[in-house]
Amino acid sequence: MSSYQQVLDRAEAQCVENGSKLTKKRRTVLLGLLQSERALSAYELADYCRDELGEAMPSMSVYRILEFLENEQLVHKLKLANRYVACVHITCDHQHAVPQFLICEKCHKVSEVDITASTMRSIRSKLANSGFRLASEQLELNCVCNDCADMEAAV
Amino acid sequence: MSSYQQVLDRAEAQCVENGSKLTKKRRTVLLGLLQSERALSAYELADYCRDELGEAMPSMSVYRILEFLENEQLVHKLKLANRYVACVHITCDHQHAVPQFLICEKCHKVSEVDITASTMRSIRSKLANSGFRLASEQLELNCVCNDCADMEAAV
DNA sequence: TCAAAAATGATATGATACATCATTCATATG
DNA sequence: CATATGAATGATGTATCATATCATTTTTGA
Repeated sequence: MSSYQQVLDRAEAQCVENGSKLTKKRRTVLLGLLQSERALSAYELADYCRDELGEAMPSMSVYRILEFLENEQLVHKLKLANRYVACVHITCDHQHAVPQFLICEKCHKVSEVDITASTMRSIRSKLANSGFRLASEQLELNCVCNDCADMEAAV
Repeated sequence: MSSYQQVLDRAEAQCVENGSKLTKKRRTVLLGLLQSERALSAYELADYCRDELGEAMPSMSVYRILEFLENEQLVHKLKLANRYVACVHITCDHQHAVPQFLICEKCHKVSEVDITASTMRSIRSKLANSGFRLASEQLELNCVCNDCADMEAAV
């Protein structure tokens, strides 16, 4: 497991390749999302950057930066939770596979796994004559993590 | 295809069975959702009821009524779109299967299909040792309908 | 050096959602 | 029938996610 700084350096290199720039603010936002290890809303992320990383910035900037990072495929937007997560594949060399997100609806913990070919096949076959096509390959599953499920049970 | 009135009567009977009541307001909200044939936000639905059905009501009531209808399984909430749809199975006798929603992210048209056993199997196998469990069986897929896709292409 | 473009800041507002308290309506029981 | 009780609805306020728009700063290239 490489340090966050290494991850950021790698992300920066990737941006340069694409002809874009990972500015200081953008680095901060990405670092916040990496460190938090959760799906955060833009406002939560702004708070995190201010409180934990000592760099305040308006929420509007956070939204803009998240959009940038999404285009660079460094961040994923989870529509199911209205939150954002750092892509776990930033450090990988290989082209990343279709992501499938397991999202805890209680605490917003997220696990990003690769979708299996068999799952995609099943889904595609259902879509074939439906009049719909997938807007994105990204699959989001409404889950509860074991911790939250246990907490629930304890009450 | 039965008329909406028949669907509402059937829904009412179902409520009575469950010891609850489908009041006039609740009927109106459900009718609005049925007639619109789209996924509507609570506010859009309030507007629809006022403009098309001549029965105004505060958005707060719409939210409460939607929650009621959801509990009665007459309505589904789509977290992916922050919208609500009438359940297509209201008129069926058989217990309804696990629903899979195809949601157009442009126009919010929705198709409710049954999930295949093979799809559920694939998904469950991925979840097995993930530390997550499904919060609901309901699967939501981020789609674009052919109409919107064609419109896009035309531009 | 300075104009153009890119990035960020500041402000306002829209949209979804819900908490809370007030009021009205339905219903059962004396 | 009267009325007390609980269910349903109305009214108001606010939290949260998101974006539009214009101003300012920073970077970059001619």
